Amino acid sequence: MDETGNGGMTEGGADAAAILLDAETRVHGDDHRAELRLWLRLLTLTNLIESEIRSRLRGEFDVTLPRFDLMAQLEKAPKGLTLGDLSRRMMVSAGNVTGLVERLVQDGLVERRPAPGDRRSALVSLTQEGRAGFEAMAHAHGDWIGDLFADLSDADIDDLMQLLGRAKASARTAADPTRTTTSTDKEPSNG
Amino acid sequence: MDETGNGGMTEGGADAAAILLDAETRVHGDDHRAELRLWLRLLTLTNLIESEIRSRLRGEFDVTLPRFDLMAQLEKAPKGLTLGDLSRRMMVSAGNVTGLVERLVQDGLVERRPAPGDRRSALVSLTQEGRAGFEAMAHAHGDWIGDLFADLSDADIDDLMQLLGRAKASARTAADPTRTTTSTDKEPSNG
DNA sequence: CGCAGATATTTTAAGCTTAAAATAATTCGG
DNA sequence: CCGAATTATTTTAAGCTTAAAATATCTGCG
Repeated sequence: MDETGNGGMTEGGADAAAILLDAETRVHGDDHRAELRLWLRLLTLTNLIESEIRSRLRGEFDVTLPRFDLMAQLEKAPKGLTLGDLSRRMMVSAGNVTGLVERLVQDGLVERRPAPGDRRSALVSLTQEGRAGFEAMAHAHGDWIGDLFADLSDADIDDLMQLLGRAKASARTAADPTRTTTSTDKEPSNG
Repeated sequence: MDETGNGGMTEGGADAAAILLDAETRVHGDDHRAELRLWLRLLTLTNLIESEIRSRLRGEFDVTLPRFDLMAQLEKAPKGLTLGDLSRRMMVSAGNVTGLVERLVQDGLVERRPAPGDRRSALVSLTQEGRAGFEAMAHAHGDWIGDLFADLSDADIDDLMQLLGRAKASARTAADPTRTTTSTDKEPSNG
């Protein structure tokens, strides 16, 4: 649980010298400097873009990012979704969805009705106004993202997709050891 | 994701038909598909890591990410920082810092005292307990980040740093047109 | 049928976050 | 020295977020 982080694993049959060297580098040098810098940069970039998007959505459409995300889910499902569906697709808690839908209903952008056949559930869908509004927002949103990445070449984008995919796989493995290697790599709603 | 995923790219060189097709796809298809997918992937990865870190900080140290970030800033400035310093370095609002410091003081991890020479300001610094606690957290945090990126090669990390740097420059330009190209690229606190 | 366990949703308590308004203190030009 | 502008911080109002507890309903098994 402490220090070297290596639970005294001696397996692998290497000779004594190699083991000592390994122990030495761990003690003095394995502070994951490169990985920390990478994480910092990743976080900075994401925060930069996300707050720009938030700010523009607020300024030009008077809407928050979570509401935009929720509407994006509904737009893809014309027949409506239950709160549970939304919770799963947006990867947020159920209670969170309850509140978001509540406020969107008040704004007239979304409607709720009892789900046929299950009195516990409600089906949520975009209203006419919500659909029209989302249309405009989605268009602008696409443009903004295009602008924000405008200085990247097509090759840069491809490379990034590749490397981020690799990073995602690495993180998923580390975050949830029970996952079976290559499941269908879902991405959440977005912003 | 979905479908072909290829936004009608006509790469390769070409005859009139290809050019027309390209124009056609632009008119009807320039919806920044590739950039949107990149953004989605970036966001997914960041959220995945961030929520993993939050969860571990909460589970193992009973501390939130913002509090950890604030303490990290203080750790780097043994003489203490004003609330304004913290707000700038963490890139969050002043009101936000007021509340975070308040709660950290209650927990005994941080202390406030009037700033000498300016009665408007307060200096914030880590308590003994706060410093010791942060030490342990920072160590674990480094290990976690190392684990999460464990499957990336050194080359992958270098490439990512490079490409993310480029993306950051692009986003900054688009987000704030007044910026003069290459200023000192600050990264915020982190988690 | 009737109930135990699973599901769908809401409620609650706590904390994070921001923008904007309100306070308080400092600085600077006259 | 004085008052206007600036700077540091707090307060307020609103919304997002989660985990955990509480409700309500459904499903399947005996």
